[in-house]
Amino acid sequence: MSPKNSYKLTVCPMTYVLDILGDKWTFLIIRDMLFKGCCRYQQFADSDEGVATNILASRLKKLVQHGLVTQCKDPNNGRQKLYHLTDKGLDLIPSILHLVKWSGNHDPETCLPETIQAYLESNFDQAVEYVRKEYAQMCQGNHQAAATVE
Amino acid sequence: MSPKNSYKLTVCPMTYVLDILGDKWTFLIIRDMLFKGCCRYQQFADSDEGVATNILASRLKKLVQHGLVTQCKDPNNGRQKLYHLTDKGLDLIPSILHLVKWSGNHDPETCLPETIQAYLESNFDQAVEYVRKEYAQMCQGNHQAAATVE
DNA sequence: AATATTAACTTGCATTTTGCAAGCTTTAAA
DNA sequence: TTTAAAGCTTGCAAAATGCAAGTTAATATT
Repeated sequence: MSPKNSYKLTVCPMTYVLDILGDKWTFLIIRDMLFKGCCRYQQFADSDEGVATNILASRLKKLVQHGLVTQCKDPNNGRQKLYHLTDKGLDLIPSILHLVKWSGNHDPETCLPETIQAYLESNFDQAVEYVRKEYAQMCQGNHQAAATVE
Repeated sequence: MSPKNSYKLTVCPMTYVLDILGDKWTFLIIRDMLFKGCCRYQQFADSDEGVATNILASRLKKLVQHGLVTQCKDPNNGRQKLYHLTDKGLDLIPSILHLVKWSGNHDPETCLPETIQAYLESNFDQAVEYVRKEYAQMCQGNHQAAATVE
């Protein structure tokens, strides 16, 4: 296709993503899942930024409704629930890593280590794959104990 | 560096970007600049999504304060102002194109043409460069008439 | 030179969303 | 059988948003 067409992106393509992610907290929830391994309500609630519990509940609900996140019972502990990213949610990794990279480049007080910055700069696609795989392993871990018990 | 470290991204790197972009309208303003060539207040105000004028004013101000956008007088028309993306703002192109791509992949009612979707899928970096160059040309155009007149 | 018009905001006010604290419900441990 | 933990829900004050109307400064018109 001619590159000319690639410039004809207009209105629609962003309204969908912004209806879902167009606020601070939704993004932070997904980041906490990916990078901090959060998968329980209380873990999100204890996050550094301090989400209000009602906002947290409504955002998790929205993410589940839109298919970015699934909710299931923790097989190890019936009074806990586990939240995990679906493939749809995982497909946001590149966007999020680019935003992290941008912050690293432009935030005068960034706390992103230079090694990671350099890694994102030179091996972006590899970083995406790495995060994806680490997350998959982590999710397995969340269910493994139960399997061992049975 | 070891990939292990790349997983240690924690809290900070996203709070900066989300403090600036953590709302629907800011993103849409930048998108309108990049893809629809908007550079005047009224053009943003007339945008399909319908920003309230006070919100628009506050968001443009914020973008200028954070250095993503510059404001200058239109050399052709002294009662108009021109808003343009800085390098810092342009560095968001990859993030935005990934979000567009995500929308194209996951919005059941997407209006993103398949050709563009495919282009983003196979030539992402090229698409980023293309958008960047088109934008630079367009900005030149905004000032050119004045140069011709003088 | 005086008046009208255009573009970019600003302001006031009603509505909506957020944030905080407290309470409720279900599950499991003691 | 009571106690506690985890995941929410509810009520209310504070902040952000959206809409309509007004203000200001730079042209264009008469």
